[in-house]
Amino acid sequence: MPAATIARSSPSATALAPVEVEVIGLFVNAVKLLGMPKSVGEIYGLLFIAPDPLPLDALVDRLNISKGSASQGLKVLRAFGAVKQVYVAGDRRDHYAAETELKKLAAGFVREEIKPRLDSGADRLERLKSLSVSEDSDHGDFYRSRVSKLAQWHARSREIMPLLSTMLD
Amino acid sequence: MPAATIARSSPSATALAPVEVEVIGLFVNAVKLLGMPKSVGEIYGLLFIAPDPLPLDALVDRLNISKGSASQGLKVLRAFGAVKQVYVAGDRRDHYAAETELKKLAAGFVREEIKPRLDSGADRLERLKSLSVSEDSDHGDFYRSRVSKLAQWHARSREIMPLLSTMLD
DNA sequence: CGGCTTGTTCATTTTTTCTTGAACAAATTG
DNA sequence: CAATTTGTTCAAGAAAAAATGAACAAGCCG
Repeated sequence: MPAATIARSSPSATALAPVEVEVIGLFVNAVKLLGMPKSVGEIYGLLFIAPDPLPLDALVDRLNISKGSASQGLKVLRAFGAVKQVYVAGDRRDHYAAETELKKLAAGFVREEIKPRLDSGADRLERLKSLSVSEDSDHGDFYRSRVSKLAQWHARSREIMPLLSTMLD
Repeated sequence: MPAATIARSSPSATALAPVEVEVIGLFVNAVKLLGMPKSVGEIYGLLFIAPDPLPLDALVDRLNISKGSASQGLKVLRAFGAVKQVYVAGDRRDHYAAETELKKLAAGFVREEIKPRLDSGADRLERLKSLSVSEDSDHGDFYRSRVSKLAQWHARSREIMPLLSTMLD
């Protein structure tokens, strides 16, 4: 083991500038509201404020996160379409730039997070309908009214998604 | 250690009916998407499908959750206006019923979760603007363009909130 | 008042989620 | 093709979030 055991932000990393820190903090916050891990916010934040596309190493170095986190974070961001893969001549590494069209980001979120939930909700609703039609207890009618309310909500939610996209133009 | 260590759903509790289980499951799901604890979904779910207002004990018994969880869960739901306190004659206990107007639920969520975040985002944006105007590095112009994009996003988000309420009528 | 019921709070424990780091695969280069 | 670089995966550890349960407050009833 070498004499100096403490290795704060890795040797060659440039510390984050105040503007960067602030932007990253903002995205960490936002991303938490959306139920995603901090690291995803950090990565997107740094890319957002970076004038040029960055390779994975840069994220690891500058954010002080593990290669694993960076890789997984980018995976998520790619799935959302929140990040563009940019070719950089003479460099074997993948470089990433933030997608900054709000509409695209929202669409990605809807596609990856909301849509699947609504779909599984639809399944559940079907099951509920079956259960409730054959419910002949005292509360049968009440149950059916509740289930129909759920169906209403579900339909309304589906309607709203496309409207959101429209509004974000 | 006593002979029988396993004590499933407390003695006097009526087991959940299939319809109840299904509805609760649905809300647990929904509530997780909104970043809230499972217990909140369970409580709301049970209240939603309950023909009559329920007291805290009923939640504890039927959902098999602790009194603490039930109390805290109700606290959250009250804050959101997702639950109505109902007076029941001759019963000292507070009884709760689910608020089922989608619009009110959405309004509560916006008020409690989204609005505060947007407000704190506004503060952060102010700080960012200060930082970026006095940024005279090579990237000064780029930074400023990014910050102005953030301001755009922020403004747009604020605009959308009221529209959401309108749509949920 | 004194005991009982109802509900809240909060330190602790449990569970869940995130991060790490090391092993691996794949591609590239000399 | 061996060595190196780049990136992914996943088991294990760390951190964060949620649930528990016991202590406590506040009201009520006899």
